[in-house]
Amino acid sequence: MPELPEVETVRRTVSAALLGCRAEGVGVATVKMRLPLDGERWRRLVPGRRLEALDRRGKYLLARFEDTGAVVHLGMSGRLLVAAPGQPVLPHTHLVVHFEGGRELWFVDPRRFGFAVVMPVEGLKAFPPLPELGPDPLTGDVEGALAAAACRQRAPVRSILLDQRVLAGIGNIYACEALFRAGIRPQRSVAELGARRRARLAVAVREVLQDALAAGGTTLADGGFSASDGQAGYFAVQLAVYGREGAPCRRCSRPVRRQALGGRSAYYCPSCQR
DNA sequence: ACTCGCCTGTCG
DNA sequence: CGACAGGCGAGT
Repeated sequence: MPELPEVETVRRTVSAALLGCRAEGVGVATVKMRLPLDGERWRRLVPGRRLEALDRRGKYLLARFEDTGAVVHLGMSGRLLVAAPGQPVLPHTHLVVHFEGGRELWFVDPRRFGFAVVMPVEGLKAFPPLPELGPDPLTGDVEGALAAAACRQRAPVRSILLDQRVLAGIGNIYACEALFRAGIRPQRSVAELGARRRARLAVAVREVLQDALAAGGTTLADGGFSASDGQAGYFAVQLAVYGREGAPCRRCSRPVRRQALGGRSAYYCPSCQR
């Protein structure tokens, strides 16, 4: 589910609701996650501390509870929801942080590809793979990152965009959408693009992420994503190719094609994208 | 540079 | 029932 615009939307809504609030207790339903959800550590390191900061690196959320740090990744189906006291928890709620005043922060993740880990705050920056992540496409040098990748990479450009060490935060939806906006086929290699089309792609990446963020992210038909206040994102209506196999291209009306690339579906318009 | 596995859920 | 799903990392 969550790529940069969705994670940033979550960061903003959780921050608005809980920044400065003191955690009073933690509830953990122990299940096997991608990384173990260690209830004992959460109960030892978080209660009694105020949530002082909630930052984002790519798709990772970094929380600071005074001298305690936490890293949350939402995987494919993870959500962070702010709930009123006593609200019945959703299925697959693995972690509940109780804040002063009664509000709760839920970590819900049906598929359990996400994780939520705590550590002393000094350990946050070094937590793998955070040090390896590339620049943030909203604030960093997208053009430079793509140019650097062009020197050494012969992989399809879609794979380059998904590589979090090149740029941090792009997933399959926005990789496909950025390539459509740039008029580039997903299977092209960055090396063969040339500086001009590379620059066009850099612009497209930034624009599609900004547009999606402005819309509050993409909530697909299954409703699997929402901001932490439950608000759906409405970028889905603007998707040009993602999930639209066989549907008419919004620009030229010819059918959108889907092709497996590196094990994941690439959606593109064979006529608008070369 | 691809394939698979990790999980649950939904859709055809 | 199989195919597929916003991610990622360990294997080839």
